[in-house]
Amino acid sequence: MCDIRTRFAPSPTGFMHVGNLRTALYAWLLARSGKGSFVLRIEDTDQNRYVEGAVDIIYSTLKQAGIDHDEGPDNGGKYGPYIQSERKPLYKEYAQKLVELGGAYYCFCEKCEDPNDGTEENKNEFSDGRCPGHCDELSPEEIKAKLDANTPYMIRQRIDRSGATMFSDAVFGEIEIENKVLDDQILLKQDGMPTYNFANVIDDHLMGITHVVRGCEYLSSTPKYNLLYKAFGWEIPSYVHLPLIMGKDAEGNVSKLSKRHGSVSFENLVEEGFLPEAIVNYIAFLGWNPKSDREIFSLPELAEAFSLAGLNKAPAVFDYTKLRWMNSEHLKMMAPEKFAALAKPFAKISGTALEEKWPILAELIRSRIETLVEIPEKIAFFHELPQFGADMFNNKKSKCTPEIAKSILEELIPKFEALAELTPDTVNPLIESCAAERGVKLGQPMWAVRISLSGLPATPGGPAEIMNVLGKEESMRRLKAGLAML
RNA sequence: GUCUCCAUCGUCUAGAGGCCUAGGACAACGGGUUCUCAUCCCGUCAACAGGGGUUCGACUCCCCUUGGAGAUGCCA
Repeated sequence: MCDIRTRFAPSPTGFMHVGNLRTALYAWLLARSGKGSFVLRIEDTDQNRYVEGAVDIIYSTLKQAGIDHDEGPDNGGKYGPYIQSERKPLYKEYAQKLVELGGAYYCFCEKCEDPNDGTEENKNEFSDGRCPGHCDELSPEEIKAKLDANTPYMIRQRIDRSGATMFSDAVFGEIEIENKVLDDQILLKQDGMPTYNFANVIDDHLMGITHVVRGCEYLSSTPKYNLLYKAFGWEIPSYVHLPLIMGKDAEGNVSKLSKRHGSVSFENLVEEGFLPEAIVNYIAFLGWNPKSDREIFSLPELAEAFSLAGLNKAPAVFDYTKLRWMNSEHLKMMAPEKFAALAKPFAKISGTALEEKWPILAELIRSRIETLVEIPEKIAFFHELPQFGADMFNNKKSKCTPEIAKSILEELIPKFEALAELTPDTVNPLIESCAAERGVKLGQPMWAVRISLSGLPATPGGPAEIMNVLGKEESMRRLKAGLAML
C-alpha cells in the first residue's frame, strides 16, 4: 500500500472558519500520524467570491496553527500548479475527454436568471435531473453546429440514473444512494472554469490524494464524484467525512456555527486572546477523542495520538467556555519567557513604567486569566491608583479598620523606607513580624498595605509582589498617600 | 417536497451485549489550602429521546416514531 496523501483545499473567500481549520487539522493529522504527505491546494474557481488577501490569511493561519504542508502554491511540488485558476486549461481538456468517454455532454441552456425564483420547493416535480433544455439528446451534428457558431456552453455530467451507488466512508460506514436522485451537475461553467465538483475530482486524482478529508456536507454528492472517477477509469480515494461544527444561540437553538454564535474565525479568536495551540487542541476534540481521559495536547502529541477510529459522527457544539478553560491550561503550561513575550502586546504597556517589570508582572497574572485580552483590566491599578476612601480599609475577615490600618502603616512605612529594594524577600518578613508583634493574623497588615497600594480588595499577587512591580518610589508614594487619608 | 446522515449529563465525550448502581472533562454549586484574588486539592448536582422487537441479558443489534443536521447552486 502506498503512503497516505491528504490535502486541504480551501477557497480564498476571507477569514478561516474554525470548521475549515479543523478539516485541515484532521487531514494533516492523518498524514502526519503515518509517514504521509499533506498538500495545500487553493480552490479559487469562483472568481466572484475571491477576496483579496485571503490566500495570505490561509498561509498565516496554517503557519500559526503549526500545520505545515509538503506541497503547495508557495513551496511547490511535483503535482503543481496548486492553484486551480492556474490549472484552468487542464479542466477543459479533461471535460472534453469525459464527453468523448460518454460521461458528460455539452449544454447550451441559457443562464438561469434568478436561482431563488419560484418553485424551489417543488423542483423535483419538474426536474428529471437532466439539463432543462435536454441538451443530452442533441445529435453530434447539432452540437457541432452550435459549437461552430460559438454558442456559449457548459459541460454537464451525464448520469445513468439506473441502479445505485454505494461507497464506504471511514467515519460513516457504508452509504448507498440511488442514482435516480442524482442531477446532471455542471462540471465546466460557461466561463471555462470548472465547478468544485469537477476540479476536485480531477485534482485529487492527478495529485495522488489517497484520503479525501472534508466536511460531511459533501456526503450526499459523493456518489456523483464516484461516477466521475468511474467514467475516467480512475481509482476512487478513501473518504473521511467529518461531522459539522454547530453553534448554540441565546435561545438554545443549534445550527451550523456562524457569526451569530460568536467568533468563528481563527484570526478573531487569536485577537480575543486565545492561543493558537489552545484553539487547535480544542477543535481537535470537536468530533474526535483519543480514547483516553487526557484532554490537553500539543500539536505533536495530537499527531502521535491521532487515529481515524477516534472520529465521531454526531455534530458537535462549539463551547466557548470550555475553550477558555483549555486556553488557561495552555497558558499555565507555557514557559515563562514565552508567555511574557506573547502576552506583552495584549498588556499594552509599551512605553509605560511597567514595561521594565513586565516579566514579573506577567507571572503574577498568568494563572488569573483565561484569555490574553483580560490582561489590561487586571493590571490597570498598577498604572494608576483607583479612587477610594478610608472605609476601604474596613475588612471583617482580617479584622481591619481605618484606625488599625493607620497604626500599621505608621509602623511599616519607615521600615519599608529603610529597605534598599522592595521585594517579597525583603518586605514579607517585615509584615510577618508586624503581625506577630501585634498578635494578629497576617491578613490584617496585608490588608492594610494592599488597600493602600491598590485600592482594591483583590489583587493579582500580594502587597510584596505589588511593591516589587511598582518599584520603591511609587510604592512609598502610594503608602504615604494611604496613610494621609486616615 | 425528495434524498442522505445523526441521536449518552446544559456542553465535549467514554461505552463496540453482561465489567454500567453509565466513566472522564468543562460549566454550576459546596468544602479545604492560601495574606486577597487566582492556582491547587476534595466533593455534590447532572444523561442512555420515545415505543416496539431480538436475546437468559441491551446504552450497546434490528424496526418504527420523534427530534436535529446536511444535500438538492454556472458556491465550495
